Amino acid sequence: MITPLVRKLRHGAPLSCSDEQALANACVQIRDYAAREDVIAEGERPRHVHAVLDGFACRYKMLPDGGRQILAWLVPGDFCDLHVTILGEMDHGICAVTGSTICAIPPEAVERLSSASPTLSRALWWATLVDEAVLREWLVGMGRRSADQQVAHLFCELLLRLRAVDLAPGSRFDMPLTQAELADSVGLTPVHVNRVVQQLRAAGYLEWRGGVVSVLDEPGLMAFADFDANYLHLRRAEAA
Amino acid sequence: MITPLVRKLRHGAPLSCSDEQALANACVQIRDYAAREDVIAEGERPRHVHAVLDGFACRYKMLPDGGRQILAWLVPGDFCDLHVTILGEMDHGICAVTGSTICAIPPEAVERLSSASPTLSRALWWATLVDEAVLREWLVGMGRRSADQQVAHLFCELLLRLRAVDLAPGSRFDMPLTQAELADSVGLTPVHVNRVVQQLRAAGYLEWRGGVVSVLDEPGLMAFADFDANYLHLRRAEAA
DNA sequence: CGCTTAGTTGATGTCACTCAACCCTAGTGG
DNA sequence: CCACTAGGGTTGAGTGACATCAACTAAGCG
Repeated sequence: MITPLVRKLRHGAPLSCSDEQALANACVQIRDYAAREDVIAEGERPRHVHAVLDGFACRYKMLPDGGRQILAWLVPGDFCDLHVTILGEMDHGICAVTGSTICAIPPEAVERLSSASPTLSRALWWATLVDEAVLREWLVGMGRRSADQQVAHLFCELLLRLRAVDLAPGSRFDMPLTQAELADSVGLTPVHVNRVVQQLRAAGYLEWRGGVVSVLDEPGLMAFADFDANYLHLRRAEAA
Repeated sequence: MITPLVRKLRHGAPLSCSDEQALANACVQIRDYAAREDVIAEGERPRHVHAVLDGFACRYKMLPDGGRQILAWLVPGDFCDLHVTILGEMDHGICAVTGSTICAIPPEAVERLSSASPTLSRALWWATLVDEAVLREWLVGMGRRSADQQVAHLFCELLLRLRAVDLAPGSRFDMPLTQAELADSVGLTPVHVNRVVQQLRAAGYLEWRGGVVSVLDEPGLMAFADFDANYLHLRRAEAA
C-alpha cells in the first residue's frame, strides 16, 4: 500500500529493507478523502504528518478576492507537511483534488525514524528539498516563460514525477485535474489554459482525452518547454 | 561579525550562548565579494556552506534567451546553500548583487553543530523551511497579484526580514538593488517596475531615494499588498 | 428529460511589454 | 573647470498576450 512512498524515497537515498519496513510500520492510519476535501487547512497545526498514496492533492493559498493559487501538485509518494512541527502553524492549505487515499504518521514516529536511520533521514530531507526545487522552477515559469511553455513544462514535470513512482508507463498517465485547476496552478485563466492545451495538441506533443494524457513527442515537448529534469534530482540512488 | 546570522536564527529557536559560540567558531572563512560576482554557479558542488553577513545576494536561474529569474533575495543572516550535500549539485546559482561579505562553513561543521545541539539543528532547518515559505508567497504574487501589489509585497517582505536582523530602524532600510534587478525578481520589465514604484510613491506608501527606502505608511502598504507576515514565521522564539 | 460540470469558441478589453528617446548624476580625464 | 561617458531612472507611443464576458456544446446523471 505504501509502495509509492518507498518508490519515491528510493530516489533520495538507498533505503535498506529495514528502512522500508520501519516506514511502513509508521503509517498508522490510512484514510480516503473525497474530491475537494481539505486534508489540512491554512492556520492549522496538524497532529500528523501526511503522505499521498493515491490520487492528486495540492498545496494552495486563497486570496482575499476569492482567487486561489495552487503551489504544488502532490502525487502518490509525496509528503504534505513533513516538518510542520518546526514551523508551527501551516501557512497554506492542503486539499485532495481528486478522491485520494492519504496516510498519516505521528510526528514522533518521523523523529524516531530519522534518528534511527541516517539514510532514511537523508531521504526525508531530500524529499523536502526537492519540493523547494520544484517551487523554484515554477517561479521561473511564472516569471519568465510564456503561457504555452509553462503549461508544457508542467506536463513534463508531471510525466517525470509520476514515472518516478511507476505511474507513467509508456509516457501515459492519469490526469484527473480539470483545466480550471491547472489554471489555478499556472496563474492563467481556464479559458487561456484551454487554448494553450489545444496548441500543444495541435503541435503533436500530446493527447489528453478522458482523463488520460499521452505524451507523443517527449523530446519535442521538453525542448519546447525548455525543460531540464535536473531540478527534480531524480537520479536513482545506488544501493549502499 | 556573524551577528546577523545569530539574530536571524534566534527567530527560529532559542539559541544558547554556547550555540552561538559554536556557530561563530564554525565560520572558518569570511570573504568579500564584488558586485555581480558569483558565489556559487549553477551545476557546481560547493565545498562550503555559505551565509550572507553583509550586502545583498540572490538566487537565480538563467534562461536560454538570456533572461534571468531571481528566485530569492539573500540578506544578512541568510544561508545560501545549507543542504547542498543532500541534493548534490546546485540547480541554480547564487550571485552577490552588491558588494557583500559572505562567510563559509565546512559542511562537516554544520553536521557537527546539528548533532551536538538540537536547538541549533532546529534553527537551521527552520531557516530552510522559511526559505520555502517565502518561495510559496512569491509564487502567489506572480500568479495572482497585480504588478503593483506584487512590488508592494516585496517591499513589505524586505522591511520585515531586514527588521528581523535589526537592519531597518524606523522603517528605513538600505535598498542597494536597481529597478532592473527588482524586475528580474518579480517577473516584470524594468520599465514597468519603474511605473509601479512611482505609483507607490505617489500613493504616499514609501520613499526611495539614494539607495534608501523609507516606508511611510506601513499599515497602508501592507493592506494594499495583501501582506500577511505569517509566512515569515518570525515570532521571536522565547528563551529555553 | 432537465440539471450540472467541463470544455470550447468568439468578441472585446486591458495590463504589461517593446522600442525608443531623454534626463540626471557620478565618475573620468583632459 | 568643463567635456565626455556610462549607468540608472523616467517618459511616451504602439503592440501583443492574456483576461474578461458571454454564449454554446458535449457528457454524465438524477
